[in-house]
Amino acid sequence: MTEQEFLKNYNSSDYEKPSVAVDIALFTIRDNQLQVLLKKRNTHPFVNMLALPATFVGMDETLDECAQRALYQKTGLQNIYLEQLYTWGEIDRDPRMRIISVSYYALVPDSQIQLSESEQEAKFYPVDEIKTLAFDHEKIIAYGRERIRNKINYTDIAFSLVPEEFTLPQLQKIYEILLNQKLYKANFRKKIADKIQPTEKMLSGNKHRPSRIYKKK
Amino acid sequence: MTEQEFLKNYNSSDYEKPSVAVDIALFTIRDNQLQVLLKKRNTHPFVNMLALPATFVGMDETLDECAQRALYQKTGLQNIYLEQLYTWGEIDRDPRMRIISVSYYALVPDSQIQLSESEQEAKFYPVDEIKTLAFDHEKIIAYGRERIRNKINYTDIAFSLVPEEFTLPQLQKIYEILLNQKLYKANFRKKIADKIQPTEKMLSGNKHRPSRIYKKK
DNA sequence: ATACTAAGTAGTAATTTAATACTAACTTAA
DNA sequence: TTAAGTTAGTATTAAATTACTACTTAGTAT
Repeated sequence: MTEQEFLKNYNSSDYEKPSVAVDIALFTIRDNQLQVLLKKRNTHPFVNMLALPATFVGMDETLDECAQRALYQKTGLQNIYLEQLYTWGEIDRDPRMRIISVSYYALVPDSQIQLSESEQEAKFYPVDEIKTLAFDHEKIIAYGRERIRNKINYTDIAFSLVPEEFTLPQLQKIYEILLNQKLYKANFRKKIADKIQPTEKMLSGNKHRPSRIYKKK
Repeated sequence: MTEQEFLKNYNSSDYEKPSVAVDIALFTIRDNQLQVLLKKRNTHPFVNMLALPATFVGMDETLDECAQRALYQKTGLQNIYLEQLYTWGEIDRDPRMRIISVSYYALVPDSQIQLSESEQEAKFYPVDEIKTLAFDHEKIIAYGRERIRNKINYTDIAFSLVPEEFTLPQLQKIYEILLNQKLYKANFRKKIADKIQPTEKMLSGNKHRPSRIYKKK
């Protein structure tokens, strides 16, 4: 049998298949807290409960494309940090049917968020104050938070949570919130020194010495 | 509409679905090299090329269960370190049809490997010597290797690659191979001191001073 | 016995992290 | 207009970790 013949005879609908969905945990830091985007469900199952934005995977899109599409449709956001997290395959995680969920997490600076009218239902909630969510979405958020906490030490993902121009106290605060610990100012600055470049601008207006504004190198 | 009614009316076969498979990268360290289990394919597509062990996900098993089953069926191994790696969703990664692959990686001590007759076709190949593989399996292996390299620094996964009883030179060699760098003996020992416990046994037979045998604490 | 080899330990220099304290530059209120 | 309050930013030092060298130890081989 040649490869041609083989492929022609292959019938992919011979076996029952699970559905595949993408769930997205969009994180930001607002009011000095890690927050995540949630929306109240208006259909069964878990009607009226908060859930992560989600969508089914189309046959004509990759998983990354699907995640980007979902994020864009639900928030209007494009070109923000987006990374696959974990794939959840418990049999009864959705009471309708077998759904395998590929979860993603995304990071966006608070300043960049502009939810339009139609997206008003979706809101950010402080991760620490979240109680029960639909499906296994609490686990997804916890897993995402853990991933961020690990990756912040050996990648630049923290910069995805500040605007293009930022001060060092702002950046340090991001690290402190994600790591959940206080850092030493001088040491922090030494550590990130090679990743940033100063601008001529200063941020004043507070009742204390203004801080210099930096950009990512 | 109540939840009961909703679920009854819900028809999950309304939409076309991708297939979902699990691919497994089983790593070991043999001959001072990181090696991975591969098997020559005997069907289309990619016939006669080397590929990772894989299986389709059954409707009655979770992803983790599926991975465990695949591993057991292909190698007879049970109760070894197994962790989900990444889910691959390129549209044309399989020419037969849309297949989403949830990849796992597993770690086993070389000493524990006993491939039976029927599994003879599957063999370990040094990761550094692998050329072209079927599907996107090279990417999976590279991703797995990277995950291990990161996780070895903040978890105990290295112990999954040595037998229950091991010497410190053996353990250090595992770290050096995975990190691809030489480590300092004294420092290494300080670092892992709280994770190990000495036994009374020594490993001799080499033409030099014998080394003490340790266990994981 | 002596040489050879890797195991294991000691010690020290260099670097990083922990901690404290200071000076600088703004706002506010006396 | 001056002093107090506040945070920005720098300096300094102690403690801990990592980098590196060198030694002692306990086997095997000749």
